[in-house]
Amino acid sequence: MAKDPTDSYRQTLNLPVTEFPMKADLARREPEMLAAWKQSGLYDRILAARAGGPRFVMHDGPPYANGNIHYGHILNKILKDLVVKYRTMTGALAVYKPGWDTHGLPIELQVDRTLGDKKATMSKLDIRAACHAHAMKYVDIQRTEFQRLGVFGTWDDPYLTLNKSYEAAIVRELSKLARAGFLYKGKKPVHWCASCRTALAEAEVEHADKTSPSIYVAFRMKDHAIDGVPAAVVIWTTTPWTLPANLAVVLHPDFEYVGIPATLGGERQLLVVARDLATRFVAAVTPEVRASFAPEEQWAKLGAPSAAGSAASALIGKQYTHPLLETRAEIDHRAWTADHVTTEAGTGIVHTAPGHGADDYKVGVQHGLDVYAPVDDGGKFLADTRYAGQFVFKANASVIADLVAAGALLSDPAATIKHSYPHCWRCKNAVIFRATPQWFCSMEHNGLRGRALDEIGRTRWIPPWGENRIRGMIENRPDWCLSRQRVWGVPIPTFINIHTGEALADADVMEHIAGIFAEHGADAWFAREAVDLLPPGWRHGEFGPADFRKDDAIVDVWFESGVSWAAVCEPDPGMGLPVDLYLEGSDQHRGWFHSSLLASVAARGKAPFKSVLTHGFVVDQDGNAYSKSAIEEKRRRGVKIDYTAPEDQIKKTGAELLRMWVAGAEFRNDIAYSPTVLEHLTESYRRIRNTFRFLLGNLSGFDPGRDCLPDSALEPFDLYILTRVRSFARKAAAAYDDYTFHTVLKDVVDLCAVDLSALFIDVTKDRLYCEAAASPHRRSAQTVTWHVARTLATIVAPIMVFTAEDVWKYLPRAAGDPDSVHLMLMAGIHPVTEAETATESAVLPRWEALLALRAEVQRALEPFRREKHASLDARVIVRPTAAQRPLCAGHEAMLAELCIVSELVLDPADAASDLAEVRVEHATGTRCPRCWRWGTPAGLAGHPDLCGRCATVVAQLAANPPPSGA
RNA sequence: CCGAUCGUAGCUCAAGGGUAGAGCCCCCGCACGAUAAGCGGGAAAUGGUGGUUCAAAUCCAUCCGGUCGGACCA
Repeated sequence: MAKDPTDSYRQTLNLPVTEFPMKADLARREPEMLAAWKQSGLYDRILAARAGGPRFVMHDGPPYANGNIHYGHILNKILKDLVVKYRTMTGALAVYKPGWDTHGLPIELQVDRTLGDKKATMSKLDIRAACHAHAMKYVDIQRTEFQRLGVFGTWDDPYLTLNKSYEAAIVRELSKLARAGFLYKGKKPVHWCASCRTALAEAEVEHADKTSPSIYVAFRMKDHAIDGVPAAVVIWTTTPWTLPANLAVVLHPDFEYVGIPATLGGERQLLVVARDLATRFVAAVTPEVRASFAPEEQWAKLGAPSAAGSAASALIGKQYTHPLLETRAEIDHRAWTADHVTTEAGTGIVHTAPGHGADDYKVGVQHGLDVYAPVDDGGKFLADTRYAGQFVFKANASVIADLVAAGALLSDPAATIKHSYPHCWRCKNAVIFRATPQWFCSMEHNGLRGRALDEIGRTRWIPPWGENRIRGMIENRPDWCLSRQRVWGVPIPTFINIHTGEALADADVMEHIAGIFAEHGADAWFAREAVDLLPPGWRHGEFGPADFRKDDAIVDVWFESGVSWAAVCEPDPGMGLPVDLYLEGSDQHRGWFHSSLLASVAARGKAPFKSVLTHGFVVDQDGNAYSKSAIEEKRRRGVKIDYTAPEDQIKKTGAELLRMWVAGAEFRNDIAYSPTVLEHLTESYRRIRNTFRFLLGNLSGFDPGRDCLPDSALEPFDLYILTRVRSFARKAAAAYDDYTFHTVLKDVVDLCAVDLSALFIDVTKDRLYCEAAASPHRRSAQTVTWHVARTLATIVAPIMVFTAEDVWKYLPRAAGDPDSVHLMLMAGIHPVTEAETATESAVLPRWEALLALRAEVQRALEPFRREKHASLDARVIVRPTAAQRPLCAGHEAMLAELCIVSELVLDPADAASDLAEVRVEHATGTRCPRCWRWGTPAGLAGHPDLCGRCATVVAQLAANPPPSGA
């Protein structure tokens, strides 16, 4: 190996020896380590070792069991694992029980697509079985992929929302809501396909062009005149059939409105429209109507409804007369304001039918309007209405005719518009918005909203702005619609009286059914009739089980995952409530955090969590979305992207780098992922690994029990490094505690590169290699080397699970040390002691000053080195600053070692500037062929050029040759 | 469009009114004894525009760009 074959002294040195491989070979070795951990029952041993410790519960938010994992999953799971592994290494019992969300529409849709036409011939139970199989397939796939990341947990016993016990828990929580009076039956508009006679989800709706009527209608204000002229608000609609269900009109609070004087049916009126849409309105009305309009100069400026005292504001809350009034004469029609009004089209005044539109519904809820939808499952008007029996789209013509007759239509009755309109994905017919009966959880009952807000205030939100985000959502959200008209889920066990039509949501009945589900699963609901589900002998007033039929709604899957604290944590002796931490992406403010909070406050009066941590989303190098759908979207558009699926990436480079990617990112923001990021991480990884390798190499034959020196016996420089590392460890542990993992990894890399590789290792090489193996000088360096390696291994263990374990295998262990680093306590978790503080304040400032001097020497050495000299060939003359001089005087030899030069002398004069002044000369004397330092040879027989130190070592070796192979 | 949030070297992160710091990447030198390593040196940044201030990456306004939410959909 030595380039100079005459370098026979190489054999006399203590060069590094270790089996710790330089090449990580992670892709191959990680699976082996995972298998070994499994073999040795490591996770169970960890739990056993921590059984008596304090508990820390990080409750897993269940991913949806559909599809392979993507980088967002990786981010989330690894973050959770970092928390759990760190807590475990503080001595806490931190059980990680992974879960999956297994019900819901996406799976049902996926199965639908697979089944195709076969679905029509299948029973609900058969469809559910297919959904079950689909979900379990992806649970298994994802479980394998998550475990491959080195995440520790109860993978053999996860929680699944389709477990019988979980399904029972869902119903039990529903019963609590029913018992406490939160449940009520209301109506809400949904997409409805009249030909399929079913509700549709957004995902089942496709948009296509449709030709619809386009009509402008005047609604006369009741008893309200502006400047003495009766006012009428003008609306525009493409669904005349919804006009019979009109219960309000809304204006935008900030738009400016105008009143156009007109004469209609011989009567003077002021037609109110938004100023910016007036021109288009005028162009749209019939020539006769237009002819009656006053010229623009005479239009009345009404201002904005939000402007106090404006004529427009005077309209708000006032009644108007419905032109088709006679059917619903008792209804109070008024004008309101709402933000969803636009200037895209229409008049700036929106016809509002709460039973036939989402925005309309919101307005209705706000103003206490009926959710009126006089249309049946087949899309025909109900019997007791004016258009009874007419199909809605057919009824358009009748409505228009009646409007003409009432003199309310301002535009051409035959006018149409071609626009994008929702259609059923199956039958391709146009769909309608129609209110149907649904179960709701009231936000106001028992002060739920207010109490949820109180609990938000008692929770720690990380980062803090999460509190505002969820607070705003809880403040504004409407009642929670709990029911879904689907098959793949848990039924809301309610019944309908076949005689009276009354809906029955009985808490005792629900608990009875929870018992059935606990034994047979929710399938029992679909397999049995009402009489077999209701308790035997049960009576409800004069009615018994035979008088009821099952209601057919299932529960919103958000409610399912939202009661995981009840289904999973509460009954588990290793967990309990409230849990310490929920940790999910920031979208879950509206999702799981939200539903868990509401369900728990409603049923238990308090939040299920003490703290909630959120992370951002994975984006690509340019900051654009990196979700699966975003990538597919780009592919569709033909954008070139180099995307490596996580499983392929792991096959190529292993999971460790992905763990470092997660740990190194500031996850409160969005997190960039790209192959480049991973490549750069490879460099950091190599630096850390090689640092470990060097440390381990110099611990060959080191027995900590025998060879460790106490702090007091350490070389001052070694004590400095040890102090630095101890301080680093405390900072790192504190960073883990504060969930700022990225500073841990950055500090580790800095420590390896700056303090260890470029400083400690470089400086101590002479002592480690050249001194006698057991000399105190060498043992001092080794003691610190051992402490440093050990400290660093525990600090990086939560992040670099594989590499830390690899290091641990080769690191000399102290008596009582466990066989896995993951059973260790982390360095730096204990509060700082007085002795440490004293050492630090004595040691650190002194050495920081000396290192500044070292930097000056190295800068001065640079030209010398460029002349192809090694730094050991130099003799430097230093003029320290006045402040540095007391630290240096009398320590020239130590400074020479620190600067890795053969000789360092102090100039009696002080430096003139703030920096030390350094002169470099070639060292004098002879170069010791063993340690390469220049000086005076000792003149040992047979070794004429050796320096004094090396002569002694070589002589000793000659007298006491080490056992071969040592 | 609305709400929230983020923009610091090529990359990942620091500084939270007072000279913008690291590490990696890159360039230049060295490289024997950490060698698919290592050492030294160097170049390189506050998204734009206004404002407050003696002083702004930091506070305010506005614009630009990104992300999440506003989907009964997880």
